[in-house]
Amino acid sequence: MELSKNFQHSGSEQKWYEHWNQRGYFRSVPDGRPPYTIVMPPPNVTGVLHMGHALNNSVQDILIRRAKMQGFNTNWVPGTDHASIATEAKVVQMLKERGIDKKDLPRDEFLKYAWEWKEKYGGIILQQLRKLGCSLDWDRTTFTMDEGYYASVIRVFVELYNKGCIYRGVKMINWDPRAKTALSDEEVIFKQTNSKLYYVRYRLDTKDEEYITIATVRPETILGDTAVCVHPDDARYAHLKGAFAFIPLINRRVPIIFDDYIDIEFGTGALKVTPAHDINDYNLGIKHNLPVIDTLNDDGTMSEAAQMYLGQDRFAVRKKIVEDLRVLGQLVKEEEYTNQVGFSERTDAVIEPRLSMQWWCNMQKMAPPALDAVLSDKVEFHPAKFKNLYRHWMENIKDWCISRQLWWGQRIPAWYDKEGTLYVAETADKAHEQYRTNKPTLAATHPELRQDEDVLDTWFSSWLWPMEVFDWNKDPNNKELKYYYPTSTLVTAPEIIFFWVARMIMAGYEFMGEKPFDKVYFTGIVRDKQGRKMSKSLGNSPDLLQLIDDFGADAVRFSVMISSPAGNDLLFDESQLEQGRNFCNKLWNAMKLVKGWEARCVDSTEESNAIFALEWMEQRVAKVSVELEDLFKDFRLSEALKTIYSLIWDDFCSWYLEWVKPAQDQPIPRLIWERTVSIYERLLQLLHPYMPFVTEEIYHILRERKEGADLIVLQLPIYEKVDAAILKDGAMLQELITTIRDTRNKNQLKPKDVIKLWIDTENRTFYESIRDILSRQVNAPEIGFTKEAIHGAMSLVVQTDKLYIEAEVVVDSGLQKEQLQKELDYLHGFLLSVEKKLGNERFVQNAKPEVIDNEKKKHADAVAKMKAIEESLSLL
RNA sequence: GGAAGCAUAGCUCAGCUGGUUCAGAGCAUCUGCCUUACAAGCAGAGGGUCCGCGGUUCGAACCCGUAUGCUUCCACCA
Repeated sequence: MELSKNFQHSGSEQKWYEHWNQRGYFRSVPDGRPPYTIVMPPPNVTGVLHMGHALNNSVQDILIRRAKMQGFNTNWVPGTDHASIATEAKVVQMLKERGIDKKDLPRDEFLKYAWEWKEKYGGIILQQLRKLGCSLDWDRTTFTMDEGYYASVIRVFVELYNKGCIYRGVKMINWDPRAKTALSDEEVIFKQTNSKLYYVRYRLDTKDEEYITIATVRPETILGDTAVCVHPDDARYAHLKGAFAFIPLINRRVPIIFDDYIDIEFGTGALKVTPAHDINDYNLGIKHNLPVIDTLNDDGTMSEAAQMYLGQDRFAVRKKIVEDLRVLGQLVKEEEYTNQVGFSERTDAVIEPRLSMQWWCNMQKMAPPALDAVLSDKVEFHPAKFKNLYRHWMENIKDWCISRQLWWGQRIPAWYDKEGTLYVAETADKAHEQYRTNKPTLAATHPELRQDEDVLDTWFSSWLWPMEVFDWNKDPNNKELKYYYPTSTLVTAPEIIFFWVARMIMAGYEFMGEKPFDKVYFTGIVRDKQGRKMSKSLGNSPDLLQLIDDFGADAVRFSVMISSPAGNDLLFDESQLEQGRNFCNKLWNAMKLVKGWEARCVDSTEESNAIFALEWMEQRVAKVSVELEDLFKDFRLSEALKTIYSLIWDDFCSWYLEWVKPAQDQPIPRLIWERTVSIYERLLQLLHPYMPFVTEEIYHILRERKEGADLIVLQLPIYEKVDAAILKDGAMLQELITTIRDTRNKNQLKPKDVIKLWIDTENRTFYESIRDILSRQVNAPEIGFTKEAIHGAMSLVVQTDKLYIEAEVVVDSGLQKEQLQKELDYLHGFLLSVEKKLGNERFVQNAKPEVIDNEKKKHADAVAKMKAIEESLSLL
């Protein structure tokens, strides 16, 4: 078989993905094995794959693939979220491009278009996840508006309503004038904004012409003012008790009220009160019994109640009103001012606080068990620092505004009769039934009920995700739900800890009586090289599919994983992609080397140093395998990858393969070859969760495999003990090689220049076991043992052994001397510090015995080594 | 305004229970190599006041306090 120069990812990826899928490795059905379950955070149905998804899903795939190798029945459930606002916005946009205005469409027709849109574009992101190699159980793909899912959301609504948690009420809400809907507090993003603070004087209703000046950043709301408020202790305004002021332009007469809510220091100490458009003003309004004048339409233009600027946008009006006030001489001044302004998370429109009738969900009863679960680690948070955040939110939980003035979503199952009486039921029929029982006479003459127009917040469906993907609604005791729930690990971004994570935990306890997952792993935020968050508007988010094409999915996965320490942000840099691609090539070339030896295998029982190399490498694998256990337990996936990377590149390729490599055209004992391949398979297995394609490809080239013998399902062995002695010997060998090579370099010996090596050691057996390796690695065909110093040779000391290098070059004894002296000086200082420590009575009394033993050993080692160096030095 | 986190090599970061297995990795830099798997590579090397100050301790990158700088979350005084 002709093997290409480098690993070719493009053909390999599709081939293996299809193979795995066809073999059913992604499919899970309950059986006798323990389950390992992850429900994928469903991306928006409008979404396309970006770096955040790549990180998030790589992590999940790694956990799933590793669990599969550990004997778990793994189940990773894919799906998409209907994303009510985002999707509706896209559909509205699409209709607009076709010349259709949503206003002109009846609801059902709009929904027809929306479903069309969903069918056409909704699966894109799931297709893209296949390219990344995600081992998802596609048969389980769920959409939050699937029929069954829809029904479960409705059922939950009705249940909570009947428990008294859900109610309808008029409150101040966050209004998105672009999407024309209410939003929950979580959907509002406050950004620091450069605004202007306008000082406007209002004429007082007094005999003499007197004014009171207020300060505002939203002068357009003046038209909705129903009072001016000052602090009761403010001497400047004490004389205004019982006074009135006139709203500029419209001359509405409003009272001056007094309340200690006012900050005397701010502005002029006088506040205009607009109960319809500010939460604090609203509260003042309630306290002081002020009228509420809503001056805005739902699209952010001025309403009739404003009396002026009808139908004009609030920001246009802001400019105009400032001009008009200036003309009237009522604008005192304006100054630059930075404040926090709320924006809609989805549409980026500036939010208007607005008084509105909405549906609310009271969370008071659901919060305590969910809070306790996290604080007591029944649900583990990784990293744990997010527990604080969660706790703070849970302890101050507010009622959740769950209604949205949209069409795309689960429609609120509430019906009204002619008199406005409310019937909440899972179906229209059931609502009618209630109606007829409740009001038989009215029902006889006016049988129709009108359904509430609103739909539910998207998150009111997502919070059921871990239960409903296993058909909770159909049968809460079904086999699948019992087997897979609670799920094992949730992998998600900290940004949605409140939106989603907290609510899933609450829903889990409320409806299942059980947590939805054992562990939550929060990934970091993906940033660019400059540390900026990746975003569409900045255009700094690379095209992931292009990257996969260019570098390969394995390289992309490598690059996002190598730089994302647990819970920290990920700085994405193209150089990491190159590193990942190079790693694939390294693996590929190592395979070519090993594969090339196959034809040179001979059955030989001859003992060689290769045995040492083998045993050392096998123990390195064992040691790292044990380390990986701990790293995975703590979700230190980045560190685990680095560990595997180094095991393969450094230990296996740079050391081991060079140690066992047969001389040119020489045979290799079959035993060595077989065990080398086995080691390589083990390495591929450790790496496979991170880089599934290249590892599976190489696994199949290394050896002929039986049907179904695929790396993806190869079970990990359990290593119980590690032979520390051979690891120590291996490290010694490495140190010998490096030190000798360094000496060669410093003495301008070319790689081809042959040396003769003399060794003065107490441990000759060790050297016998590595002699051939050492000989080849430092190009010393002759190695001899000595108890005498070799004159005219380069002299060096490794551990406590003295080495002499004879070569055909003029030895620079000055350099030798200098180097040995430097080492001696260092050891001298070191020895002093150790002696000082050991001579310190309090140290000897307080330190742990093993620490003291260690110090004593260091002392002895240093003394021995110094002796060796001094001897060598004395010869120069 | 409240809270949390971070500060270690030129860059990005590891460093778990305080103890020369503690000052490390990758990238970048320098030197030498077209060595028969790999120049997308190999063999070496240099590089740090562990942010400043104080404290605890026999001993501090690590624990405590404090100053500075940065980041994030929550709140929203117009």
